[in-house]
Amino acid sequence: MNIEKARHSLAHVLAEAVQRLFPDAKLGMGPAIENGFYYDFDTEEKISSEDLKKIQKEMKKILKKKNTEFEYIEVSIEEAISMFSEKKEHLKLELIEDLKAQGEEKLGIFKQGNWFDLCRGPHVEKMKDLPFKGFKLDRVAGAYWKSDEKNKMLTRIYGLAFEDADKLNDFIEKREEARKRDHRKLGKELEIFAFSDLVGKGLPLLLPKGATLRRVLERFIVDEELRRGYEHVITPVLGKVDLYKVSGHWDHYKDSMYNPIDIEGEEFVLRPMTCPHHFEIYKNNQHSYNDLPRRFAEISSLFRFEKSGELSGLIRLRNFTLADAHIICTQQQMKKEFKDVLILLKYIMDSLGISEKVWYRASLRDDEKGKYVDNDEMWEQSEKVLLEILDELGWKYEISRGDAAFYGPKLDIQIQNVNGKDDTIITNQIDLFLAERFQLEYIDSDGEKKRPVIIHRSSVGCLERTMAFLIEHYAGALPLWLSPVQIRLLSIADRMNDYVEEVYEKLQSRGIRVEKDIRNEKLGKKIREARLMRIPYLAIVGQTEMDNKTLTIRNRNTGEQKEYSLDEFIDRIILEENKKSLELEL
RNA sequence: GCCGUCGUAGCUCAGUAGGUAGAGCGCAUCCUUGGUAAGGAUGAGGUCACCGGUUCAAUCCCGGUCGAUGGCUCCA
Repeated sequence: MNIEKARHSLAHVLAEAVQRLFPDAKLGMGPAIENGFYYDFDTEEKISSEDLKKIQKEMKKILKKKNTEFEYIEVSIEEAISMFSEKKEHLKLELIEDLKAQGEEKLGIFKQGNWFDLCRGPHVEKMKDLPFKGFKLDRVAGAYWKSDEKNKMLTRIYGLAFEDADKLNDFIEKREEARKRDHRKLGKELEIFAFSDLVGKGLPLLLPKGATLRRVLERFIVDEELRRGYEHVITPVLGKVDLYKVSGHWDHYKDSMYNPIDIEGEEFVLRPMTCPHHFEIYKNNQHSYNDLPRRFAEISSLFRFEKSGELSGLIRLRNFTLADAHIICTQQQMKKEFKDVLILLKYIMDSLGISEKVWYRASLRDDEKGKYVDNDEMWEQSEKVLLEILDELGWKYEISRGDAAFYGPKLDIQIQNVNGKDDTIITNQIDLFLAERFQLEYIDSDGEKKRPVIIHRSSVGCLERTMAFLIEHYAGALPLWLSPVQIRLLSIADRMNDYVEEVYEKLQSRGIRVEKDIRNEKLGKKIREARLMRIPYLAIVGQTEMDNKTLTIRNRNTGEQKEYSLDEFIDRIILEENKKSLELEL
């Protein structure tokens, strides 16, 4: 079975079924997609998810006429117009006009019985070629006509479709499994973060364990950056509107910024970016070419306006924390600097254990006017350099037009979330534009003032988003070095409490993240609860351990246990942490 | 923001074809001091998201608001 054809054909069957049940529904577009198909309808009568069963039944009725053919005919533009006028299919008529404008003369129509649709195909031959039990209507959603927010919202019905019932059920099961790793679910269960209606949506509260995870990432990256010649700075979350007028954000990025705040007659905004602040740091003094590159880094709290429907757990927020930096260097240094950034990123991905999961995307501009700064020469040059660097490193990447920043092309690192959607985890840009806007300069060897170039880059990305992906990637079972709690001490009976306390203090004093459970409960219960919290190592303390001054260590992943002297355990734990091992080694 | 769905105890959820609610976990107290995924008993805890409307009566029906969620748009 050609599943693509089947999915596309099922979309037509769906459309016919909907029009039988909702005669006023007009046709939009209905393609095959990954895992299934959809069809968009313009309808006054509301179609709700309650109606899906009914529609699916109607589809099965159509499918039962097994010998109905999908018949292809070619018609002239005029014939097509008259056919769809008769059915009052205004959206199809609009498509016909578009095709006409593109110079098409003949149009394809697919007929199934008396019902027909404008379509170039391909389709299966007959109804009996479709998987009667391999499809299922999935959900109702809204979708803008021609994907444009300014257009009318249509009702889209999504269906899943596979070769047979087994494959369909397999997919549904896998999807449910994946959702168990959802960082929003695990974040709650593992006490990582919460939201409060009173604080506001998109504004996360990091609970103690979440704050710990963030601090671990933060310390990791700050230390690493300092080792690699970055200078960490701290700048305010507010800045004058004028600052963003100079940077061009006010023109190109205003829709993503919050309304200005009036302070004694001056207008301030919450910052969506740190770049302008860092440029002002650069301008604090004069620079010689000998001083470049300067690499200003900051763990920066940013505020971006997201429409309420776009918010999603820790992945899309209104306030988040970017591990940000701006490298200001000469033209000649740019390539090396950008390569060094990529090498750092590779190291980070390796350390976090997600190298295998991410892919690279070169985001270039498209031809949409007004979206980017108007300077063709600059764009051509920076896009060329970006691709050169990637080719020189030999990294595989895909090109995405239209995803560039307004001031330059990006190299994005992409990752897939638990719902199968792609997100950017890290982004870097080459910027030949803002140095001019901010009048950044350095004195070159010939004594002349020159413009530096700027690399915008992130390292561990947005801490909150990165945390979300780590939680999903590891299903909550983080490696030791990232775990908010590394060890939990489990006592067997009250008389061990003093020894537990002694061990607890000793581990804590060595910087190990430790918890103790000395409740009056059975060991089995304590183990169960600690396992649900995905704690890497459980240290069981009973009479034997107390007498021998040891701990029995139970490994989260294997369930195996070994007895260690306290000192040996501490040494080995610290070793494992320092190695940033992705496996539990004890 | 828009279209669909959802909102009952701290958490996970049941329930009422309209007569002001229930379980398990958690919490408190007590018994138990138990060696590898839930020991037992008792008890506290809810303006059924919020605001209006219909009704003798609303957690349930209707309208609005807020929040969450699957899409669309957007995006780190």
